[in-house]
Amino acid sequence: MQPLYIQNSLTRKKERFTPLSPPYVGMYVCGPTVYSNVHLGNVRTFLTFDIVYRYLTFLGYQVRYVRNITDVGHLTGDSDDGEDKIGKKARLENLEPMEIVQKYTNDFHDVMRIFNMKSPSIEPSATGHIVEQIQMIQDIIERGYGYESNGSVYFSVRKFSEDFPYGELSGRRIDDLLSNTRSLDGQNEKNDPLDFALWKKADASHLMKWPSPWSEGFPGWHLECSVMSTKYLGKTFDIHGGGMDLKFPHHECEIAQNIGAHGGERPVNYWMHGNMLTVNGRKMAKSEGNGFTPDELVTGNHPLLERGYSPMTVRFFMLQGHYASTLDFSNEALQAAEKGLERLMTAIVKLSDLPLSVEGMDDTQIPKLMERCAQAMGDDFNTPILIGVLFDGVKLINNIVSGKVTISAPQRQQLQEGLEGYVLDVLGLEVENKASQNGGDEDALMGLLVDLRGKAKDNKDWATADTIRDTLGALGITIMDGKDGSSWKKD
RNA sequence: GGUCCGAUGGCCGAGUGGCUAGGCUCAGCUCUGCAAAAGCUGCUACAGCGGUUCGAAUCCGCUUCGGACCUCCA
Repeated sequence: MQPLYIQNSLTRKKERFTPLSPPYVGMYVCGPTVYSNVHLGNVRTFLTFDIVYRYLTFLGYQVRYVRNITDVGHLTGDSDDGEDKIGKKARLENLEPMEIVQKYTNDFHDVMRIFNMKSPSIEPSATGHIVEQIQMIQDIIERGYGYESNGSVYFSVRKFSEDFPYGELSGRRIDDLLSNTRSLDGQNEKNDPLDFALWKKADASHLMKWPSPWSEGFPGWHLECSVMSTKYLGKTFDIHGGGMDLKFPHHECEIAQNIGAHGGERPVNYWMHGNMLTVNGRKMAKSEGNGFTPDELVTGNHPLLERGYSPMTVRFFMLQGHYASTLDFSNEALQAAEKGLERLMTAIVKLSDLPLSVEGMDDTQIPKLMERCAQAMGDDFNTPILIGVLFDGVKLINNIVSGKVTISAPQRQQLQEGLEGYVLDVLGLEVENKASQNGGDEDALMGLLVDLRGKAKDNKDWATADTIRDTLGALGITIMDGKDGSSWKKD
């Protein structure tokens, strides 16, 4: 199997990927909190792990991909005395919390679909795992790392850090955290400012609450991921992904909870973090007010957008940057990506009817190209490099079309399977608006027009030929004249 | 204030101690009835200052600017 190297956030090193029990791979990715529409920044993170999932599958691994839906427990302001985001939204919109959850879950799925993201193997929700969460809290308490306080349960970071390292993932040292925290006396139920909630007692106005041994309440935000990853992937699994902004405190707390409940085993072998999408150099975030939804993106209906862009353009744009780097959004960059994608996909479409010759090219050429593709992806999913190599493939295809290079039948099959594998399967790019929706009729009509224009051209009747071309152009159909007649495409 | 990361040509964005990234843009050329497409060629790079080295955009230090997370304040 192709070697794969992954930049591990935990060790801060690029490591050879070795699954716990090949060919199976377990991967957990933190999903959305469904209290509002996802924005483009969220899409980037899910795209990153869509690529990871696709490539692992491409390599032949059998991947169980778990991506949760957070439908309770994520508090506003991320502080422990905040309000539940979904409960708050439900009150504002005068809906049942579960209506909110359903509405934005549907929206999320729609978005994933238009961006051609693969569905996860399991998509569990936090509210579907309340029983397991209560159980895990009990395990943590039994091991001495959790305590009850006024109906709520907290995780004792200080106690935990006496037995296990805390802060490894985020590079935070507990002494620094402590010395930087001014202790607030009284007020707080927590023994220590660093402690985080495992279970919160709900007050009377709280909409989402469940019975528990401690109080009627709801689970803390960090708990669900620990519980669901353990349930579906085991106490130790291969890959855990999420956005960079979840590294601390969310993922750090997750590790502590897992170890706190199950003992000293590290729960995750490879941690991966996707970087942020920025706008004018700043993180795209709801709180910044600089986010826009995929719908606004497609329609262009947003102050930041000069016009609309197709989902595949955006997908390609994002893949031209490495997932671990910040990526800056701009109209210019989107427009450049649009053209680049067009050139790439046009070449891919041409693959199946490349003119063959007996001779063909040097037999090592195509395998070399494919090898470079594999190298790129094997090096921490380097999609920008892969795309660079794919454009060499585009050049090759165009050279074959123009007759500068020849290709034999077996070579064509090799090239087609290879390139389509990377473009369609690994990168998940699909041809947009290409296939005529009304099938044969349109092809036949266009064939007629192209023929008529060809006749006019033969007669040097340029006026007629140009009228046909210009009229079709106005309808969004481009006529392209080649050496052996004309072809057409829809914009 | 703490921790960490980044600064690449008109735009976006890779990358390695010495060997073309790539896409888009722009200019010229080839092809073409013209155009488009395609091909070829060219174009302004590695924030600044030091240091290590035969050689650094790539390693080290400092400076400036920017970002993320946390904290604090409000």
